[in-house]
Amino acid sequence: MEQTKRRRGSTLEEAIVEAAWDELREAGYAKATMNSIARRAGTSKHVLYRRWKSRPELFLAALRRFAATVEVPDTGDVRDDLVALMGRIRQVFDLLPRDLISGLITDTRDDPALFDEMRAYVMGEGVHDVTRVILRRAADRGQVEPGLPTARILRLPIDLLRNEYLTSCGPLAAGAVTEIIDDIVMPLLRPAARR
Amino acid sequence: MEQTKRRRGSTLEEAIVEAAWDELREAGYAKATMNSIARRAGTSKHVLYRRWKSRPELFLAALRRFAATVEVPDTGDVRDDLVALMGRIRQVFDLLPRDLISGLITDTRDDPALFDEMRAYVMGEGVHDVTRVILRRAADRGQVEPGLPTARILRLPIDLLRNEYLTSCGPLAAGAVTEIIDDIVMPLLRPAARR
DNA sequence: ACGATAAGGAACCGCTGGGTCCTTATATGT
DNA sequence: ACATATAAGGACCCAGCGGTTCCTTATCGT
Repeated sequence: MEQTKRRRGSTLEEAIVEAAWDELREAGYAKATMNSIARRAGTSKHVLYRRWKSRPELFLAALRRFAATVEVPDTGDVRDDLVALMGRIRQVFDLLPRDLISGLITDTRDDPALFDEMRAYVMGEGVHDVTRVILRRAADRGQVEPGLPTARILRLPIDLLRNEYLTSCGPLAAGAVTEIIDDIVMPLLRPAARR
Repeated sequence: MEQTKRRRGSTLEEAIVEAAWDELREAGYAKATMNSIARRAGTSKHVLYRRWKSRPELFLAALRRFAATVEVPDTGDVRDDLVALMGRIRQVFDLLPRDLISGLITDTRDDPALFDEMRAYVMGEGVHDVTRVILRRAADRGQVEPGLPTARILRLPIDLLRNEYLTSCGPLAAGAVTEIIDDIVMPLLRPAARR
């Protein structure tokens, strides 16, 4: 009854973002509503809309908060580095509700600024940097040709993995990561390799 | 006033599907509502729901009706065949509202049967057959190694093009198709080509 | 000519994202 | 210590959504 404790500011904000994330994980993107999030956070929609302009904006905040910081693998071999990186991203994707990515794409389409923000988290812009480091190291080792490959090839691993999540229904096939790396990415990294 | 003409059966059904398609093109996936489609078709939601269980189901019917039949290009060269095929698919994609694909993915997720049907149209299952013919011909010509590449490589062109539509905002970059073919697909088709 | 079928149309349901308004608890400046 | 600005809580409202129900009436097969 006497709920005399009233949270404010960043304390409240963090509680809301956490509630949004939990609701997202438990109910999925489609069913995580502003009402359900407010209820879970023990507050009201009013407070939510004071901080975020719209539903997808709140979800982006929740996603940003839990976006994994991917460290750079360093096994000594390009292929193994890439497999490790992709395996890590796979873990992150496995924590996301299956309709999160497509839902965010749909709901941020009409706001270019929001769409860009979405891309930064969902399209793995941070991951590109990691990939670059891996490839530079490989070039230093002489495993691949010196110089970075095209932007498209850099994006390729994560693009293909995300594609897998968007277009498949159940959990990811076991060999998906190694298939993508071994059958597609690796052959492109040694364009006319002498061996 | 005297709307004494009352359509029935397939006549009405085709009118509805066409209205759904028009509404989809003009308003986009998110804003094409059952109400607006019924209104445009000059009928009521009642009639829509008698034929299709849900909104995405109606959209799939509309998409099926207008799914382009892709003929097999035959230029005499693998690369040109693939560029022609992809260019054609690009044209089809350009006719679709930008949020159609992601919207359908989101809304069919919880019904595996529907999700599969969606994949057949959206993921270009018919296109895989065309790609297979192109590659078989190329093998016969000796342009690529005999035998079909892995399923993943077969899917690769259309997967990458669709990915482009899902993850970009404005119209597609001019060189997207040729980049995908020349930088990624083609190098994979001549695994250790003797030249 | 008639009876089954189904179209038209309206009302209804629970819910959504989004917004308003008022009361009351809290943090802060003095 | 107290006054005041700020913002949380919460109730309520809104138009519109997907989906459903019900009733009237036009059409088709026989």
